[in-house]
Amino acid sequence: MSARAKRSDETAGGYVLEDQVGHLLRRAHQRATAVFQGEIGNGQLTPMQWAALVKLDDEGPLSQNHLGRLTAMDPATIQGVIRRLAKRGLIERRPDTVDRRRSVLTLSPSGAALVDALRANGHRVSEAILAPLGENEREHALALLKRLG
Amino acid sequence: MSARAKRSDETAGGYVLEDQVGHLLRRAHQRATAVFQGEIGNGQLTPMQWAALVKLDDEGPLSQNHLGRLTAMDPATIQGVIRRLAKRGLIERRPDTVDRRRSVLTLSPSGAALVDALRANGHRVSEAILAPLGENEREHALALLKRLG
DNA sequence: GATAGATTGTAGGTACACAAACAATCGGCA
DNA sequence: TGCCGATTGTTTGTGTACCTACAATCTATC
Repeated sequence: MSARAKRSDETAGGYVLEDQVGHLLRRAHQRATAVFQGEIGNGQLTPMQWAALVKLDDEGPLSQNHLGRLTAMDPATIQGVIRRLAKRGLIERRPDTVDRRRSVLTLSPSGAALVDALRANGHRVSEAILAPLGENEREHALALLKRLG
Repeated sequence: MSARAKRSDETAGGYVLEDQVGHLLRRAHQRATAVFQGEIGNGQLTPMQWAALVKLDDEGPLSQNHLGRLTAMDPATIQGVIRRLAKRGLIERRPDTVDRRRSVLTLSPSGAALVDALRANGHRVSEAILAPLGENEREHALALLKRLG
């Protein structure tokens, strides 16, 4: 079937970009990060940086790769995130006394203070992202997304 | 409230990273692109490159920014996608005779052939991404995602 | 027609995201 | 004890993704 033929019957069972899950997920994710930028501390943090800081606050000291697994970032990605956070003094790295491959990550005092100050904003971000949905639909949407992830 | 206090009551209305829409959208999107890599032509194309090629096939010749809007990429992003596709000979660029700011994009013969050959794979990718959901849930999930995007 | 405002494409900079390859180190098992 | 496989963290390379700024060009209005 030629490209030109396809243009005429694309509505009849064809492959329409706007109806593909991948495309919809990408657009929803785009909007989610845009909302985040606007709501969390005036763009001081990216979503990934926020995720790393929150997890470190919740779980306590962790190795870099371990933190990466908890936040769904691969080793190469978490490395850059941590490097930038450490350069800004929000995270501290200490060599692990037991396992000399690892360095242990902890929040610095200013990092911990920042997480405390912005937790509430985190809730507001999630609400703003879900704003297009009604109360009942939100739980359902979260449940479906968990199964897609 | 201190970081340490939060760790104890995080289950009671706290901010849990794994339950935030943004995080779930990111993870679902990650999985979607991973499925795409595996199913579409052995990693010859990225999801964005595929989106650009399909749209160009469906809509016919378009300017770069226009194609970007149809595929939800900003001008700086679509620029790089087009540059790489043109370098591989899948897309051709001709100056617009009417508006000298624009260049008109078209699929090359090999680009059109590639789209034709991979359309069916596109359907398979979407099905694989939606595989964790039952038949009834898929339509619902797509509808919810459209409203979140 | 001149000119202010919008649009098109490009460029530089920062930040994910992942594959592949690597050195250092650890752990289990012969 | 000695070694093999796994893990930790880094680097390089490619590809999004968006911001800002910019020159060229179009359009609307005066």
